[in-house]
Amino acid sequence: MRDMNPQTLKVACSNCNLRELCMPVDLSSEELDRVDELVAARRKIKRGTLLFRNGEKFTSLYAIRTGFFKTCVASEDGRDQVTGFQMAGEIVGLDGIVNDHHTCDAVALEDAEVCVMPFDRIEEFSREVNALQHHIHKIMSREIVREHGVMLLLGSMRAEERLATFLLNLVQRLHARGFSQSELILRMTREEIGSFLGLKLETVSRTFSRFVEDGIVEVKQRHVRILNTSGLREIVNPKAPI
Amino acid sequence: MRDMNPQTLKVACSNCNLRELCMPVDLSSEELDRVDELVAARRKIKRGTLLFRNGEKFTSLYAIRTGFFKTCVASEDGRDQVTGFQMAGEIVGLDGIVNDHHTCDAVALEDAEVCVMPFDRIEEFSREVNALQHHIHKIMSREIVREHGVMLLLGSMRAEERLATFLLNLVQRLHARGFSQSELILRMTREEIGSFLGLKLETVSRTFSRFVEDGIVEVKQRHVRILNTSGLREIVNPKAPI
DNA sequence: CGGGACGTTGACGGTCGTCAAAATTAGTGG
DNA sequence: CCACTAATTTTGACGACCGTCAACGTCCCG
Repeated sequence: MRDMNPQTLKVACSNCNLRELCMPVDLSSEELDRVDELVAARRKIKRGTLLFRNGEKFTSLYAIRTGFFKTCVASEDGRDQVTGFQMAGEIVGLDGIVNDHHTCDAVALEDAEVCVMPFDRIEEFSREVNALQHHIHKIMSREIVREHGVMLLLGSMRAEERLATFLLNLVQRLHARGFSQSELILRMTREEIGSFLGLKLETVSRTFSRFVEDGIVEVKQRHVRILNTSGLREIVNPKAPI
Repeated sequence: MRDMNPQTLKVACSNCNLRELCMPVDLSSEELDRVDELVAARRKIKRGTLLFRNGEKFTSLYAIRTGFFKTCVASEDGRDQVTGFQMAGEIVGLDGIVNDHHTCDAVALEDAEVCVMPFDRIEEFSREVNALQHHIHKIMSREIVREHGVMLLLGSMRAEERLATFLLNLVQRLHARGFSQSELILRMTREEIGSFLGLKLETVSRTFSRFVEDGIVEVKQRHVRILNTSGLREIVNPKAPI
């Protein structure tokens, strides 16, 4: 029987409701015990503060328990680019492995809590638990594939398609976490959306307004209700049958 | 003493002049022997043909020995986006890990040869050779960081900056392989460059012409000579001191 | 209640896409 | 090896989309 002390219970993956999002499934109970030891600590991040920053020494990956993050890279002349938004169950920090230093900032867009998983421990346990090893590979591959999608968006889509794609992606990920399929609260500003989508904030705002005119969404500040999902899908992919 | 038969010599990483590009350094000779077994086969790819295609079952990673590839993803409505160009010593196929199927095409832009490394074998050996394990993690992390750079380019740069960045990146990678710092042959069409950079082929062509007018490069079809590297750098990063 | 951050909207201009035609090159088959 | 066709590249004219600049409105928090 595993430790049922409520204090330690709190930090166990085995009892975490996000487990199927960040951990491999089909672990034996011995493997689960091992995986529980991956998390060295929990860390709370206040809204607006950094989980890690560009240039910082890389030590750990972070599994998001609660809250919402953006990651962004900066060019030498000050421009910056949001490379992604991350929510509960997702892993951040993979950028740091290659050079032992982080190459982007991770900023909490709302108060957040993360599980700190020292990377040397991850590598150690990966050698023992095959499922964990493969899981780590999948997480990294998934990030590569996700970025391919962003490149497609940035390289070939117009403003409306970008924003529609963005909304559909957000709501789909939220739905996978038990939230509504049609309603969401944006945790980021128009400027941050624009930076991610390769648009200026005015264009994001105007495009939202156009969607509202067309009756596709309702927008009240950061609260968005999707009225016509297939309408959004058609914007993304005009040729496809509805 | 390792096998010196010329036939088997050919497929040994330990004797490959690209080893420091695709394999970890500082391996013991036993580890090197192990790593030699990673490569199940060599495969020749004719120019214009596919190493793997979107939807195909994922089995292996491929280390490029000779030749030049592009990888591209397609949206549902037929548009496609070049996600990268790969040359000798680089690894392709990482996209396939997450879903056991490839999600992009890898096309040879010139006759090529790759080392086929079955992924289950990579995972097996990674558990035994720590340096290999870490190396695989670094390769994937490097790809993630590279894509961050592409997102910055696509999200915030103008046509001249994109093309200048592209040329500097290409020539730098070629130089790391012993080629000239100032001369290169483009293996891809203007359209493929444009797809990668989020531009139309006419814009790529026009931007090349502008660089030529400004005396920054010489262009004769696919042969490019960089006359003024710091001029190119300044286009990318106008505020920096030369 | 007031100030600052955030969001919206309008007018205008620039960058790049679109369409078209011509030039150059590459590839193919006789 | 050459002729012929297809593919690629260049250049021009024009227009659309989105960026820029500006003003105003709204919300939130101290």
